[in-house]
Amino acid sequence: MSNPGDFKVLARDGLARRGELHTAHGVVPTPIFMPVGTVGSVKSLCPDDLHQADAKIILGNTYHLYLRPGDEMLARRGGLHEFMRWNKPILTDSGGFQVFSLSSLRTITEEGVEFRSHIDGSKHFFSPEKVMSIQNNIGSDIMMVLDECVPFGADREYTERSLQLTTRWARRCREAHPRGKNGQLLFGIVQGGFYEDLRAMSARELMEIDFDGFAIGGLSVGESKEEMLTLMRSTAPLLPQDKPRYLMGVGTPMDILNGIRTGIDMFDCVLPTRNARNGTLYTSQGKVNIKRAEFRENDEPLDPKCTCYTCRTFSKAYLRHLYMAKELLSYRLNTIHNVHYFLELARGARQAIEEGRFEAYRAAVEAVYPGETPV
RNA sequence: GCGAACGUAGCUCAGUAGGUAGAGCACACGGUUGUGGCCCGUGUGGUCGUGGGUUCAAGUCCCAUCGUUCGCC
Repeated sequence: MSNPGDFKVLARDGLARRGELHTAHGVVPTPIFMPVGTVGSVKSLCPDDLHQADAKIILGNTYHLYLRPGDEMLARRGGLHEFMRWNKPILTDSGGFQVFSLSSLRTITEEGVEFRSHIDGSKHFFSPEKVMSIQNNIGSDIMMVLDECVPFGADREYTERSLQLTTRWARRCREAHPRGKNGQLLFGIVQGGFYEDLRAMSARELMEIDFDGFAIGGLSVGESKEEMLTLMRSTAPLLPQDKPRYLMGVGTPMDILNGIRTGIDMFDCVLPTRNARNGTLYTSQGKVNIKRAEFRENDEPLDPKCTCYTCRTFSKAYLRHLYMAKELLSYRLNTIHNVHYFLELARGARQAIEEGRFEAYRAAVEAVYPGETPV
C-alpha cells in the first residue's frame, strides 16, 4: 500500500538513482523526463500520442492556466486531468518563472508579486497562498511553490535577499497546503543564483520545511554549460536522499544525463517540443536539422533505430517537405518523434542504472552529442 | 495607329538633389533549456530590358529600340 508522496530509491549507480514516486494518478519511475504542456496540451499532441510515447507525467503551468481558461473554470470541471482527458500525473509549475520572464510591470513585495498579463495587460496578484489555491483548483499531482527566479548576473546581495524571500514564500505555501491535502504533493525550489554557498543556504532552509520533493530552479538562464554543471554537481548532493530531486527547465539530452549523474531524478524542458516545431530533431545519430536541403529526396526514416510512429511511417523527404510547406502535420510528427526520443533517453537511463552500466550508457550518448559537456 | 505609365535579386518592390545598388519574401546554414505554435542570427543572389549619347561619374539626364500594362481611336 502506498500513498501519494512516497518515494523509493530502487537502485543506485554512482550518484545516479533509479526510483519511484507515487502520486494520486499513478507511479512515476525516475529518472524521468516530463514533456511540457503549458496551457493544457503538449503542443500538437493528443493524450493518446503521449501514451504511445510512454509519457508518465506531463507539466502544466499555473500562470498560463490561471490567465486562460482560469483555475475556477477548471475546478468546476473536475480539474485539469478531467478537462484535458489526461489520466496520469501532472506537475504544475507555480508561475513564478513566467511572472519574471513574460509579464511586464511586476512589483515584488513581501506579500507577493503584482504583474500584468501578457495577454491583455490586466493586473493580477500572486501570493504564495493564491498560487496554492490555483494549483488546488487545477488539481495537479505535484505543485510547485511560488519562487523568484533570479536573473543571470544578479549580484550577491540581491540574490541572497531574493533567496530568503523565496524561502519565506515556500514556508507560507506549505502552511497554505498541509502535507497530504487532496493527495497533492508540494515541492520546494532551491534558488541562490550562481553562488554555491547561497545555494547551500537555500537548500538548508528549505529542508527544514516538510516538502515532498526539492527542485533546483534558476538554471539555464544564460549561464555557460560549465557553470550549470558545476552548480548541479554541488547542489544536488545537498538535497535529501529520500526525496525526489527536480532540475527545472533542463535541458538537452546531455544536460539530462549529466544531471542524472549528479543524482537528479526529474527534468522538464521545452526543447524537444519547441525544437520539433522549428525543425530540429533529436535522434540516436545526434541532432538532425530536417530543413536541410540534403534531405530533399532522402527516403530513409529520420532515425532507423527509433520506434515512434513518425520514424516507422515517414521518410525524411516527407518530413522536410511538411516543414518547408509549414504544414500543421509537421508540428505533430516532429513532436511525436522528439518527445519519444527524450522519454526513451530517460527510460534507457533507468535501465542502465538498474544494470549498473550508467556511465557506459551516458558515454554512448555523448559520442553522438559531442561537445555538450565541458570537461 | 495615337497617348500614358512601367521595365532594378527567383518573386513583390525602394532607390532621395546624377557619385559605381537596398528591403521584404523565398532560398541556404545556424540558434532555440520551469514555451505567447513566437522568433532570432548569418549568408548566397542583380552586366539596374537592350543599344547609343551627355558627364570626371548614369539605376538616376537625353535619344533610339524591345517588352508589359492601361486608355483613346
